[in-house]
Amino acid sequence: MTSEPNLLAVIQRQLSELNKSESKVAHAILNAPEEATRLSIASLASAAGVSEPSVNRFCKRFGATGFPDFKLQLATSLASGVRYVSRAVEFSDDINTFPVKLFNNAITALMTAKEDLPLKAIARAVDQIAQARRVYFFGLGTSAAVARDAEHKFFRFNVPVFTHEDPLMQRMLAASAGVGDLFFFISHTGRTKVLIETADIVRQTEASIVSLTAEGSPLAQKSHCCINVTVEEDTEQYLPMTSRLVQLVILDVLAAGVTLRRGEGFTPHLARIKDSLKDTRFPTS
Amino acid sequence: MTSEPNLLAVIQRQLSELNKSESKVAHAILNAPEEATRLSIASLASAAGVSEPSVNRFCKRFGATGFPDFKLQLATSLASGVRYVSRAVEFSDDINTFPVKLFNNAITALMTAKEDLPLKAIARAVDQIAQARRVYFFGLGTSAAVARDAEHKFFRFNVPVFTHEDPLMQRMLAASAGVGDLFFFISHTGRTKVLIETADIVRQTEASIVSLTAEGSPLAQKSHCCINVTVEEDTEQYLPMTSRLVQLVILDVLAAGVTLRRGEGFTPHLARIKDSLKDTRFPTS
DNA sequence: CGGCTTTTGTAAGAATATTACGAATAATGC
DNA sequence: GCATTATTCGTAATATTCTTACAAAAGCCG
Repeated sequence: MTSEPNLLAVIQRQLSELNKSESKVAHAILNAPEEATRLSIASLASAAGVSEPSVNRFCKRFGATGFPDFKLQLATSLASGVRYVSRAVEFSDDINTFPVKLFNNAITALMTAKEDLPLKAIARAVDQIAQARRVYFFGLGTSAAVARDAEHKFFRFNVPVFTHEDPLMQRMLAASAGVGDLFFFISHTGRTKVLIETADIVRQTEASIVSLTAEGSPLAQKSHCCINVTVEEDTEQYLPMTSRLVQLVILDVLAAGVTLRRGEGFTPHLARIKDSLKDTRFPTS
Repeated sequence: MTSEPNLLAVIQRQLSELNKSESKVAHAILNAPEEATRLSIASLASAAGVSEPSVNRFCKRFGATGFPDFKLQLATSLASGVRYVSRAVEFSDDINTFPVKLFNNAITALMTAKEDLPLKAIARAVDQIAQARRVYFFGLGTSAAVARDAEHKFFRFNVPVFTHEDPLMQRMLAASAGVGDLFFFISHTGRTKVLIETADIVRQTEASIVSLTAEGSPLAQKSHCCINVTVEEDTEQYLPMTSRLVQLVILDVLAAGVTLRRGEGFTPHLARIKDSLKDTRFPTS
């Protein structure tokens, strides 16, 4: 499965290097991609104003074995949700375009992350969490919200979980750590100074560090176990959006892992927690 | 574009109602879906141990106009990333299966939401946020983390933003609201009593209510503008996972909307905020 | 067991895609 | 500016793939 990012983008990019009839075909396809997947070679040829073999040659030029194969690839790359060649939101966008773009970005980020999950690290992290006496989730900025989310998930496992957004609190807790304590750091960049300083403090104790951050970053280097999330995101220009989504799903994965670890006997406990919320809600009509 | 969720799932579901040769074809396809998209009708027929017309009839039974059309649909639904028929994590799952399942669930949730975005409500919400004098993001439980995330996003727009997880604080702030205040409620169910009571309090003031919640829920009914997120999720049995992802992306959409609204002249302001963080990080090597 | 319906395969036919080849066009050299 | 060559393109034949019509087989009920 050669994961050519997006056939349409490839065509778009090579547009200038195509000869006359090939470029006619290219335009016909770019104008109505989804329709092209349904057309026969004859229909597409006439729509583009060229002959059938020209269409066939076009397909082969782009790596397909023939027209049917090309249609298949086209359909696949359309379905991947990454329809739009340009991913970034621009000021010319309107309500009909930018929401879809953002959703597509989020979807591709998750799909990319899915392809390359650090399963070993995840398994190890599940181990550590399942055995920990206490777990601290620390993040700053956007990652603080992720940490908060993690807290809401993990407290259900009978493990005392703590979150603090205040760096000073984080430091003090780090300093008073001991055996069985687990510090779970969340950071997109892995370069936030105060967070790394806190990690340094933890390293002087018997506690262990798991982090969800960028590969090879200073924070990653200080961790006993690091779950790498490599989401390429233009953080310089835009706000981090997709990376935190990936982080959240990874935390879901960890939570599920701990649940599985606890075994089926644990479900009643989870059910009890659920039930405790029942009276806080209006019943469904 | 009839968004049939997933062809494989449909086949799986109808498996028991198929006759002998149809079920042979079904199994052949379910065993090797991606290969089936590349096979000719003759190859698939022999792989399944049936005749070509049987395969053809099978295709028509599932809504395709013929075999090529079927292959197209199959390719499309495979590309959507939702390869696995069973969505729920089971106790028999191991590290190789459940992370992928969870990612797939997240991806489909976003894709489904994308298909049916309430653009009008989003546009209205952007209007309201852009004009508001103050914005309060209120949520409880998991949604509190989402609210926190929203706070981190929206403060950049020079609009005073507030989040509080404490229901009592939420009530008091609601009571002291006035013209130009905007209360943004986030709730998966839309049925949380304390949150709805707070909404009631807001309604007695001049402030307005925007909510991100389930369609038709009590909370939705009390809102001036409601962004419906219909994520079908078994909240009774599992923790809400996918719904909050959709909520987060919707908030990204709103943030992007406000940015576009502010116009290009606003980018320097955003850049300044970015820059302010520079010294908190270790430089990239 | 015999008539009925349903299911399935055979074989012919239609549609579709591919290849080979030659004509047209453009490019290069003199 | 003309001849030569290379590239591009379309026609037509061929091969492949799909669909349909029909009949045989299998299952069902009296």
